[in-house]
Amino acid sequence: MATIGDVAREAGVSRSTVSYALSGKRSISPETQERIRAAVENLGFTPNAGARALASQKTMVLGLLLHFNADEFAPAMMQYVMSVSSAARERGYDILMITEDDGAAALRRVTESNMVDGVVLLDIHHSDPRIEVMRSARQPGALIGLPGEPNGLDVFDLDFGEAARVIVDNLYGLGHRDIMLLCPPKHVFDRGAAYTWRFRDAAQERAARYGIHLHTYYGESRQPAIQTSLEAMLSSRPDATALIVHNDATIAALPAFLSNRGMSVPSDLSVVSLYSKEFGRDFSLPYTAVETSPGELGRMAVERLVQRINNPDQAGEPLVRFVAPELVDRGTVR
Amino acid sequence: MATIGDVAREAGVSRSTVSYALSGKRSISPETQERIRAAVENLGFTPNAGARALASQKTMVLGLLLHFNADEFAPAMMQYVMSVSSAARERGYDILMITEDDGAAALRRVTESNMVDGVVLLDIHHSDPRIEVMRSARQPGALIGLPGEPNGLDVFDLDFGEAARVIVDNLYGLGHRDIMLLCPPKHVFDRGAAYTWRFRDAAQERAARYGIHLHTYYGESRQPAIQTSLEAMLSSRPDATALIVHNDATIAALPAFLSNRGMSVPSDLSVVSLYSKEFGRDFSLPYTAVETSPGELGRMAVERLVQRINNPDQAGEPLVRFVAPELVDRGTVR
DNA sequence: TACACTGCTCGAACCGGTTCGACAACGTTA
DNA sequence: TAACGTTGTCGAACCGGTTCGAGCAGTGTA
Repeated sequence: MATIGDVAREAGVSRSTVSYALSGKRSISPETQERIRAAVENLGFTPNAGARALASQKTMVLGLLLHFNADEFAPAMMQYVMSVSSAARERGYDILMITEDDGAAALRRVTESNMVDGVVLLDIHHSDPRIEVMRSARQPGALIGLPGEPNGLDVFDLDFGEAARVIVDNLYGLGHRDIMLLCPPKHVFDRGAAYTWRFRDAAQERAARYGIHLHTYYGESRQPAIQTSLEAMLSSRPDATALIVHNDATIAALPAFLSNRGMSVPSDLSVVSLYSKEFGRDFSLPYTAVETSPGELGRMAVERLVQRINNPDQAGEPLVRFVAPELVDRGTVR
Repeated sequence: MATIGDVAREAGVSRSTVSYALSGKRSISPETQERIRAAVENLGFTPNAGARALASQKTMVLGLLLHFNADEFAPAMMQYVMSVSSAARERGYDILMITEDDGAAALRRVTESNMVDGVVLLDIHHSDPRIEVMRSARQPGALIGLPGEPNGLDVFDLDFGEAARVIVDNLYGLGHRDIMLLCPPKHVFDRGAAYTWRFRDAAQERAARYGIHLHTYYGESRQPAIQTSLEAMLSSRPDATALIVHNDATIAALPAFLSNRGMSVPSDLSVVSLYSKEFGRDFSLPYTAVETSPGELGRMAVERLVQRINNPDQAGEPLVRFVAPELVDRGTVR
């Protein structure tokens, strides 16, 4: 494998000259530049990433931390992975994907060993042990998901409270007064996934203000329990005219379920949910839904991270930025 | 940040002694070991990954190359990502996930810069430009998917030919003589995804041998075209008694489609497909199907890779290993 | 008593880059 | 003509580990 020393010899210059020619950090005469370029080409020189990281303290790698918990719905998670990955590459960064169960320990490992220049954290919990690790790390971190206490980190998330209000307002305006709300499984709440609380609480608060009957249920994350829980819910509320689904695994299974049950949307029941257009496409979902914007969130997080990496000082105050929920009307509410 | 020099000073020994104590490559007295252990703990020492990679020529990182082409069905791809990722971690490796469009260039970049110790390649095409790059790389590579010419690399794949035979045999045995086969989109064939050929050709060959009418169709990868193409197919073959679906996006959409059309499985139509149990769970798929075993394939690829990394010489001949197709009966064929 | 051997430790070299300070050569300006 | 600034290049130090060869002390053997 060719090293920078080989290039230097071939071009008849010193190693530092080669380095400067390649980085452009000092001016090099056109003739020398050309000789170096030729030597690089000749020898097929590619700088050694480890050596470069060691010397420059930059790895050009971003960490991406996520769980594939049994109760995370992997296809939904995937949207974020894809968007973070491509946003990073556009800015010259590679992605180190970390999926260990013990996220805090893994985060400590990759930050302390200097494997990454920054980290994107997915699937944030209310009191997420990874936050404290990230805060005391050398590298900047960006959270996709709002925790209880951001603790100096940049946060990007959908405004779940506003999403709930948009949905409830919409249903109320159309005359619905008896509504079912299907949330994520109870243990996802208990685990501290704060977006679940924010959505539910805002929906309940809004419904209460309007005097709407809002019946809250907690769904499941796996078949066949999904099916069973849907059965139970629908049977218990024959008078409800609308269903709000905030549950990826359930919404994915809903079309087949309703169809088997002989129910039509929206004639028998109005349905509204939250999911990204990519998710909706993969699962052929026809429902009116709030767009969850994983693409935008991933891009924003990476952008901010790169900004902080390049300007550690003047990147400014930590940011909490919400994406405004946009209700995409697909005609399943009336 | 504490370096190995700081630890050495704190423990009153030389840097090399610390290194040997941590690696265990030479014997160190118990007392010294203890002093070093205490110093490491005290200072919170974690070895710098770049420095270690530079000195030891090992990064403890595996590359994972994949596309998120518009016509790849992301949730199916996800199964492989998850299994490779967890298999790697069990063996002490992190995953560098590379999703660039130009896979060959990206592969060259990460191997030549020595960012990884080995690479897993997903979504292999018949003449995949990445193979030549991988073959001439310093690092070992493992393919998940059989190309036209493995060229010295280890290959792991489902035996798609045998899968087709198992399915056709099964249908034939149950008396089916008029069968529809729904393949991936035509452009996936054209692009050179060899597993599509292997499955289709084996099915056709087998059907011909039995004198079965096998009607081959090419599906779509996106809604609403999926729906339209299904309509067209079913209308064109009212006499067919069975449907074989080798198309992730379509099988995901099939339950809702059939249900909307008022068709019951298996009373109106026998349905058999290929997908992993995780995929089936995510999409609530009820169909009898050949298990595609992404978990096993990922684990096998990583295992082999790690073996080659640790024993560059005596790892033996390149391997082509097929997972035997197992038909999981879910009662949708009769 | 001389010798070999074993167990433990050290210093130095090395991995392959980046970066700083110095300096020669040259053209400008006083 | 002396002083000065610019431009292009070099050598050396450094980043933080690993590894090789050598040495020293203590023990066992001839």
